[in-house]
Amino acid sequence: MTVTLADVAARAQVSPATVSRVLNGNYPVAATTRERVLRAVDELDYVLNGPASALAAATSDLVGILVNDIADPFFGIMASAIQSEIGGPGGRAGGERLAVVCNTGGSPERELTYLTLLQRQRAAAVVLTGGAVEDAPHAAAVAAKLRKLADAGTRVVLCGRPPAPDTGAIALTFDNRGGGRELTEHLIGLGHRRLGYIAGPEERTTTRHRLEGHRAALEAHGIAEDPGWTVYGRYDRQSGYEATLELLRRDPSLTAVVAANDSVALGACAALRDSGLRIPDDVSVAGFDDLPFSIDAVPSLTTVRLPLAEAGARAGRIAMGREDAPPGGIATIRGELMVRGSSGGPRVS
Amino acid sequence: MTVTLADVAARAQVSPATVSRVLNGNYPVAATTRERVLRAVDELDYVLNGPASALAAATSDLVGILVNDIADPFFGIMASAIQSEIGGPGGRAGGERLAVVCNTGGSPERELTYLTLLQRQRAAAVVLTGGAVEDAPHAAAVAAKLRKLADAGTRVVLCGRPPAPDTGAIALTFDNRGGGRELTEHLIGLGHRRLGYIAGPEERTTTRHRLEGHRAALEAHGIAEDPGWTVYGRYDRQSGYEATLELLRRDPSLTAVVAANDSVALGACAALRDSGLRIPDDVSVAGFDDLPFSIDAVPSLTTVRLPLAEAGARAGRIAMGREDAPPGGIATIRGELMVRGSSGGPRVS
DNA sequence: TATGACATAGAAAGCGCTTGCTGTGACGCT
DNA sequence: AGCGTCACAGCAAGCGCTTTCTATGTCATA
Repeated sequence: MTVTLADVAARAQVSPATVSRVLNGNYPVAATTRERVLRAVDELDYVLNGPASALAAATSDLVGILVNDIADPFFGIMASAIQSEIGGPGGRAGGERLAVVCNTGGSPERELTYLTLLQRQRAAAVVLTGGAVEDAPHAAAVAAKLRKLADAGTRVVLCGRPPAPDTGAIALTFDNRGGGRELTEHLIGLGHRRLGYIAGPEERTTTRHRLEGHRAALEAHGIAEDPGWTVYGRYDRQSGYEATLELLRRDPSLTAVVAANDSVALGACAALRDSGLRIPDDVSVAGFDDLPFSIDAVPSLTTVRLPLAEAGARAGRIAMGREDAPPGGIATIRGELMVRGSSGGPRVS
Repeated sequence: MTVTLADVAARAQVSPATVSRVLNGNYPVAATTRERVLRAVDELDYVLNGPASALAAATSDLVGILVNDIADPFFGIMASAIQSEIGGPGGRAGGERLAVVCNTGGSPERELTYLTLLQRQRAAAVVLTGGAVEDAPHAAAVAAKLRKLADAGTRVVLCGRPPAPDTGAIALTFDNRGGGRELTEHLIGLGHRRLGYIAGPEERTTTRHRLEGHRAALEAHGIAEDPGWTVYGRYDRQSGYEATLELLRRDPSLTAVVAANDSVALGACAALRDSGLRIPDDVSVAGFDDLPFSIDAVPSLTTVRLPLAEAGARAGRIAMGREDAPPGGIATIRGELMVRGSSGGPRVS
């Protein structure tokens, strides 16, 4: 039914071994023979059997990319950048690799299952993006899995995720703490003293780090934080909307709202507007990530730009072994404060 | 080095065949034996060799998803929905499948290469999302590839893409023409007579259909279109920004701008604002897709909502054989006009 | 002319799994 | 008691490719 290597070999009047070598180009084959083989491949419309090849060669051309939420541009942008580097069609030489983007939905179980699936496929590399879940048993399970993957020869890269010690994984970490701190210091500098914070899911490292940065800034400026000023939620718009209403209910005197990310900030803006408050005249708003739409908010969003595409591209190159790992296997990537229209001085109460 | 089926078999004191059957659950195995095998699997931390399994069984558990731009939520949302349905971790029963999301960047060559790669992996199913490129030779090449995939037993589903006749592919098509028409009729109904149109890339079916709908509406209302009222671009914000400036230069008397999608519309809004024009008082703006951020634009965007998640989910189910194909293998999915703040009556000139 | 050295091609042994076919006891039936 | 049935389990033959090792012809060198 389907065309096999042997068929091509027969047609080209050579042995299967020769066909394989022509296809892989890793062994000298006379030019005329190569021609003949390639013609046969073409005429028969032969397509290599991936599984068979992977089995025999004990390697595959699959690269896994784990993301928390593929529908979120934060991950989409990184995934896109990673994929553009791992080759595949359009990429540079070095064999075509297939990117497997896996959507974990932020669930640790799924993350593990996907890692197993990738291990099963003998993936050439795996890139894990975004914050990790802090639950200890799961973290340990993931770490064990990563170690196993690394042992099996799969290159493991973390992109936008804290390092996983003793796993052999290369980490490209975002400086969420520093960014969070800088952002809040900017607001404090404008004169704000009563700042609400809309955090992401509580057990996520990203959430914690950004919040820590925020609190560090408060502390550094002698601002005592009211526990009611922090609300946890999800990393989406709706969560930001609801959390903002809650924040307003708890303390209507807040003059600024710092959001866990831009989507949340957008929700916050909507909630503020719906509550009859002006931005930034009545309340300033700040986001995080600087996703493409953030500049189009009205007023445009003050936020911390994370070089997602650059980080993804670098992670991709490292995963492909085309770039050296950073010293110590860990690199911290800083964000850049983008001051825009959504932040201003506090209203005079 | 790595644990194989045989190792597990030895440990459980059964034959490899039995282990395989326990793992696949497709053959009666005595409960006690199964127990023993599972324990051995656990103790040895055995992970099935995917390629070997795929080779022997002549099927794989990979499902391909082709998207034009993974960083664009339009595709991210569909991909997410598809993936949630094709099983994988967290999905329902029926074996765990790995979703391979492939970023074509809208390039036909890449699309073809990815299809070949998926064919090579003997993918269980392939879902192609988004508009197709209209270049005849490429369309034919893609069609041929799809036919071959279908012949090889791979289920092929098109999601948000026009049907591909004679390929055996199931098509879930968006009614871009109808949506485009409805949108423009809404604007005409508000009194607009001079409407600019910012189209996507010229050779894309989505672009053509939406534009056709727009023109059909104009024609139905006896509005003669000025050729200068249409500008082609890309499906992104920047393109919308630039195109709007161009439109304004060509005809400052336009009272409405219809964009190819929401991102473009956002860029249009920014350009209008930067030109000192108010929305919708001076110029109305309309988008397409109703992505999550569209409601947060100020004013919120009038657009056509496409049920991306629903369509993706359905495509996923069909790909998995868990839902019947629509009659004739083709289903048209309609959009819903969302009238919001960015559209209003034209200014009185 | 003899002799390595080299370039190229083939034979064949797997890679680790699935599955059709072949036992083999245990049962229930006549 | 005799025999067909059935539920399990194992044997062994591949699945289609890669790769080691070996064979062969060709050159340049001694």
